[in-house]
Parts: sequence; C-alpha cells; structure tokens
Amino acid sequence: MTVNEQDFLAGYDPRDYPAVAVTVDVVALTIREGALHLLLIRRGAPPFAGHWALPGGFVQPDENLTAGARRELAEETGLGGERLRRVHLEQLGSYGAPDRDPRMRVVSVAHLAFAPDLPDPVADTDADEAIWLPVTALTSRQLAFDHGRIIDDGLERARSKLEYTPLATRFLAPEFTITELREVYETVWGHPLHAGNFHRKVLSVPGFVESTGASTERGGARGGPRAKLYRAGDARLLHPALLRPAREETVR
Amino acid sequence: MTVNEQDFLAGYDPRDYPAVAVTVDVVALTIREGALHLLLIRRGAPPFAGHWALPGGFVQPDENLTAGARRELAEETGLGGERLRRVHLEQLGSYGAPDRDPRMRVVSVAHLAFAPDLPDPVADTDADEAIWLPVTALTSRQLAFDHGRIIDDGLERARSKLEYTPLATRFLAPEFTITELREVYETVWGHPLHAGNFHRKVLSVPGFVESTGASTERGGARGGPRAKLYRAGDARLLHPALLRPAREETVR
DNA sequence: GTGAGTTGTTCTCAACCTGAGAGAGTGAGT
DNA sequence: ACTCACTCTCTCAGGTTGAGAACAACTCAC
Repeated sequence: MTVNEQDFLAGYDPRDYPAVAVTVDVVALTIREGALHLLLIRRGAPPFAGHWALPGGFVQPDENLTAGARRELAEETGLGGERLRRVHLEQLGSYGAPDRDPRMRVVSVAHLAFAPDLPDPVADTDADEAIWLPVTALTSRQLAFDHGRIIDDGLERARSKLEYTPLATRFLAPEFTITELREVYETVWGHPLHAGNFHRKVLSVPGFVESTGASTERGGARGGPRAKLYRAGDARLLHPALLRPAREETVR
Repeated sequence: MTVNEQDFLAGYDPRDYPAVAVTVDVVALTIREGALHLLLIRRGAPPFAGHWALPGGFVQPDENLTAGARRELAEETGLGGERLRRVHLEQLGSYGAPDRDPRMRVVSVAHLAFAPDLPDPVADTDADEAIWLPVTALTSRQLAFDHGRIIDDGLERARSKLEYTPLATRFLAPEFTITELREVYETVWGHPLHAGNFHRKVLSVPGFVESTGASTERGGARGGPRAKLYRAGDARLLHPALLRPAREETVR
C-alpha cells in the first residue's frame, strides 16, 4: 500500500493535494447525407481559441459519469426526452496526461455516442458555434488539447463495436431497411460491402433485426422494388459477429 | 456550451468546486497452479475495514494514468525492471458514481493487468496484507466499494481480449508450449478446449506465436513427448480471432 | 404509356474454417 | 518391458464466407 493510499484511507482531504479537475467529453457520431459526422464546438477563448473541441464540461457533484456525458450531449444538441433516450452512450476511456491542458491537471472521461441524424445544434446563448462536421474534414492540427487522439480512439471503437454488437441500428430511425443498415456499416467502415451477402448475414444472426411486416412506401430514388422494413432485435451481441474484411489495424 | 464549460474555458480554479479525487486502481490477474488469481489488499481502516480492495491510490501530479497504475502495481508486488515491463497493462474504465466512496467524491480510473506467475507480494511497512486470491474464492460482499463490479468488468474484458489479441502469452514466461498457452485460455474462459483444434488454430494465425526451434527438457509430468517451445509473435491482433464457444453474455 | 436502368432479395458454388474424433509416435513412471 | 499420458497431425462433416448471377419490382425519362 502506498503512502497516498494510507492518506486516502485516513479520509484525506484532497483540497490539500494538487488540484485535479474531472470533465466528461463526448465523441458524438451521426450519419448525415451518407457521411460520418462528429459534433464539435469551436472554441472562443484561449487556449486553442478558434480550434475545434469535443463537447464536454465538469462532472457535477450529484451525477455519475455517463449521466454527465448525456447532459452535455443534451445541452449541445438541444435534444431531450425520447430522442435523447434513443442515443447510445458508452464510456470510451479516460485521458489524463499531466500536460494535456496547459492550465491545470484535467482528467477527462471521454464517452462515445451514436445518434440518428439529428437537427443542427441550436444556437446557444454562447458565442461559440457547435456543428456536425464530417470526420473526413478533420486534421488533428485544428483540434484542441488531445481531442484528435480521443476522436481517433472513438472512431476505432465505433468501427469495432459494429462488428459484434447491433449498435449500427442506433444510427437509424426505429424502422429501417437492410440497405440503410448496410449503408451505416459502409459509412463507418469506409468501404463497400456485398449487398447480397450482407442481407443474408443480417437475417441469419439471431436477434439482430426483426421484421415489422411493412415495406417502404416507395422504391429507391432511381427505381427498384419497395424494401421490407425491420426494427432492432433484442440481441445485445451479434453471434456470430459481422467481421470487417481483414486489414492491419491497431488494438482497441 | 454549458455554464460549467464556460468557467472551464475561462481558466476556472477547481478548488472552488466540490472536491473530486482521482485514483488509479488495478485489476491484476495471474495464473497460479492452474487457477486465475487476483491481487487484493485487505483493508485495515474504515470504511470497509477487513474487506478486500483493489490495489490503488491517488494519481500523482506528474504521472499519467497508466504510469500511476504501473507504479501502484510495482509497489504492491515488489516488482521492477524487466519483470515489471513484461506485465501487460491497459485502461479498463472509470468508475465515478457519486456515492461510491462514502467519504467524498472519488473517480477511480481502473486498469487491467496480465502478469506471469509472480512471487507473493512482499511484506510492506504496512500492516495491511496484499495477496493473490483465486477469483473463484470471491463474493462481492467481501469486497470494498464498487470493486466487485470493477473486477467483474475486468474479468469479462480479459476473457474478451483473449479472443482477438495475443495477450494470453502475457500470462506465460517468454518461452512456452502450445499446451501451456491452451491452459491459459482454459483457465480464463473456464472450460476445456479441444487440444488438437487449438494447436491447429494457434499455428495458423499469422504472428500469434513463432517457433524457437527448441523443445522442453522433459516430457509431461506423466509422460509424453517433449513439447516444442514458442515465443510471442509480433501480431497485435489475431486474424482471424479465436472465438469462445457461443453462449449468452454481457456486452463489454 | 413504354423502355431503360436501378434496386431488393434470393440463389449458387467454391473456398475456407470449425468441431469432433482418431491415430502415430514419444517418453515418464512402475 | 509395459502402460499410459501426452504432443502433434490428419480426416471428415457441417457451417460460414466471398463472389457472382438471376429475377422481379420499381422510378424516371421520354
């Protein structure tokens, strides 16, 4: 046991320790017009004035970490009620390098959110703008703090989660077609999938989707039959998983 | 943007906020005598005096989170140098429910460690004992704080990581046999595997293991040929993965 | 309306992977 | 010398995947 833990066990008062602040940040992803978008805030004040940053803020005394992330997301998107409840939110990881914020020691608990296509963030009392930005339009030089790294980790986690969970449905409306679901995978993974094989696979994984019995009102924009509509099934994990084509990649 | 973030951007002093302490805890796993063991500390002082707790303590001003976890692990195990460097350490997740510590708000950044069979923790200046305990011997009632939950998450993460990373080798000495590797999987997953199929699979996954050319000095304890020795390959991920037999389970 | 082209869905077939079992050969213990 | 446990390889049936094709339903342009 360390000297510090001894202090801790004795009911040590952390105000005498070097100050550490805990914030929650959110990597919020959505799909708009066939491209993966990320919710970002343009900073108005130094440090990193004019740079893009993840939405986030201090965790409140009475809320747990995920609740704080959901609150921050609600505040930035203007979302509430059922729409907010349908957003998938999970913890991504914590970032606490001593020099990640030049002002003081800040440990950020990053979260990852998957949302259906949402309206543009409401204009706030704030001067800083919040917008959905395509992830392809980002270079880490434009990003504040270590948020480029957090976003990279979030994107890799999102790509990975689509493999073995049904969370791709969280990017869609409650009822969707297999083609729309395939387009989520293609957008997040960044390459096209074989439509026939995808269709077979999705329907063969138990609990991934269930039929509504209904079909779309119209065929595709440029023709084709009406597609059957599905909703998310009750599976929490996909067995067997929908694996990405092999390629060299980084560990989670 | 929230009121709190405005404060943050203005260079707010967190000492005026309700105090939050940040600790690092470690779920350290090893395999001893064919059983999965966990490093635990018996608490001497309230709250939870006499209960088992994860090793951990305050994060220091100049260290990042993972370095803090490695330091705590070193302090509890007496490990250093090359032996310490061979331990796999990754972040597991952060736990920050407002009431998880009765004394004050504490956010704990939990880490997960895989270690080869290590000597018993050295007797410290401390009165509290540190010990490797079989995970099967635990009930959450004996555990301090939310450490039962953290341990559950760590065990599930360990089981999952063995599927798609070569980290099982981190439970073993630098040179090992396929049978020893299989026993790691059997111990962590909790059920026997088909020896022949496991052998075929391990050798077919590129970069999982590489041959040393050598063999063990003796056959098995009760006979059999000398086994070939392997060391860990350079793959960071297993393609294709070594999947657990299907069963209902929880999401990561 | 009609024709051209697009799309959703199903099918086929070869290649690959997995689970289960069997067997050859090695070496420790009695 | 014999037995038995053990490593390692092989076989075979069943399932899954990748690639391509077929076909009907549909939209749009004309």
